[in-house]
Amino acid sequence: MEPMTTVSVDEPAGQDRKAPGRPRNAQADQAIIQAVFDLLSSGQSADAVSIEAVAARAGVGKATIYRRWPNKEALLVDAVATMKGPLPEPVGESVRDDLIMLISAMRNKRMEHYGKVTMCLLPEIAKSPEMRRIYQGVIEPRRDVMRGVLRRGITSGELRADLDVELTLLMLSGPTAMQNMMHWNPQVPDDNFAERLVDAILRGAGA
Amino acid sequence: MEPMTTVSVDEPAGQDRKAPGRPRNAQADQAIIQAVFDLLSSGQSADAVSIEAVAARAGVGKATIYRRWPNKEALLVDAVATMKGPLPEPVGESVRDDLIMLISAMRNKRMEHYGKVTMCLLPEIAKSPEMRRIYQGVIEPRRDVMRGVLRRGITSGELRADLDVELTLLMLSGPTAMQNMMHWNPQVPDDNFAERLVDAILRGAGA
DNA sequence: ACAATACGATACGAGTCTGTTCCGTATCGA
DNA sequence: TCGATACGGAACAGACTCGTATCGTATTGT
Repeated sequence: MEPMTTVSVDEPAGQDRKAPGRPRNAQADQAIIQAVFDLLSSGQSADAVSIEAVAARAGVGKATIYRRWPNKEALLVDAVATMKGPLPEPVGESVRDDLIMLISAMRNKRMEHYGKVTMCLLPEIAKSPEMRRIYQGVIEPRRDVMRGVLRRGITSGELRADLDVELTLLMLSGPTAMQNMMHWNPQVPDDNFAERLVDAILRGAGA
Repeated sequence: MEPMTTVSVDEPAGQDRKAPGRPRNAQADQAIIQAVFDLLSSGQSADAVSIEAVAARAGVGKATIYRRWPNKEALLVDAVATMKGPLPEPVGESVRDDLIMLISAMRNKRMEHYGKVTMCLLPEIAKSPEMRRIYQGVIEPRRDVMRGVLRRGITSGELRADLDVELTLLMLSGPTAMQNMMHWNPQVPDDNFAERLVDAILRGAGA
């Protein structure tokens, strides 16, 4: 907030910071974040994930965590932010293939793990505006990619001209998210899920 | 762990139980359950809902709660069980109308309140098998009703003969649940949601 | 009147969690 | 070698929660 009156040692672009003393163990950062994911995906609610448990799971001391994050919320926020992987890029040949690829990208091994994590984080997301902002930052770019595919399909004539793009986005991501997070309908098999969902949406249920 | 000498909660057919002493305040039971819902829907995770907070919110003493439920989990289980309202019954004239009615039934004022509650309960449902069993008991009968409507539509010819019923159930309830719980896609308006979703599924997105 | 029970309020013990502080040790630059 | 910092481990105070117990009071049947 207020500027430092003492000699501020704001790090310049140069990475070769003075850094006297022992440098931090970069491995510890990864281990701590990974421990958060492990605990969350093993059925603990976000509230139930204690710093002590994270430290024990990561094999570090509590002080090592508090040296990096000021409190538990900051740690959780950072963990959510790292869920953001590389953006998938549609090929652009066929709308059907692009949609199948995008849905599949939500269901690879990494995301399968994140599904349970996300479910346990939902109360946090509902409660903390900061957390909601971070989470939106993960979701919205991906939704934008899919939105572009649908718009392109409309102009190319592959999709109905009067298609409701936003509703279709919901029809694609909603069932996918519910299955990822909680196997909402256990009767729907995982095999070829993306292909079957996209085809069902494209063709419709009417006779 | 002495046996309860007091009146068991579920009264047998004979209502005029002996009941010496002051009778229980039936209003308190409702107030306690309602307090649980209020706290859950105001962004508290299930773990964060403390008995003391429930007592304060309901305007009762802690002892009044522990006189009715043995522990916190039993209270939450009972709260989830009371989310089960009357089963909606399809009219049976048109599949489209029945589906719209069923989706709308998930989105009335009571369910809108329950959406946030359910989201905050998801970690509990994921963790506790008992809670999951109760929750399934609420969901499954409703899914069965919708399943019946779809099957009838196939035999009547209103729906494609090769329709994947389970996938279609997921396509109906998945987007609805995501919108109810967290307004997953804020761009999709609430007005006529059920009608627009059902029509989109029936007609399909293809040109 | 009297026993029996429920009520709201409060206090309590046992346990857990957060966030801080110290320890002895390990690892860096100078 | 020396100062500075990080490390894992442990202890700690303060706060919170659960579940029980105990107040004084209110409300019932007998």
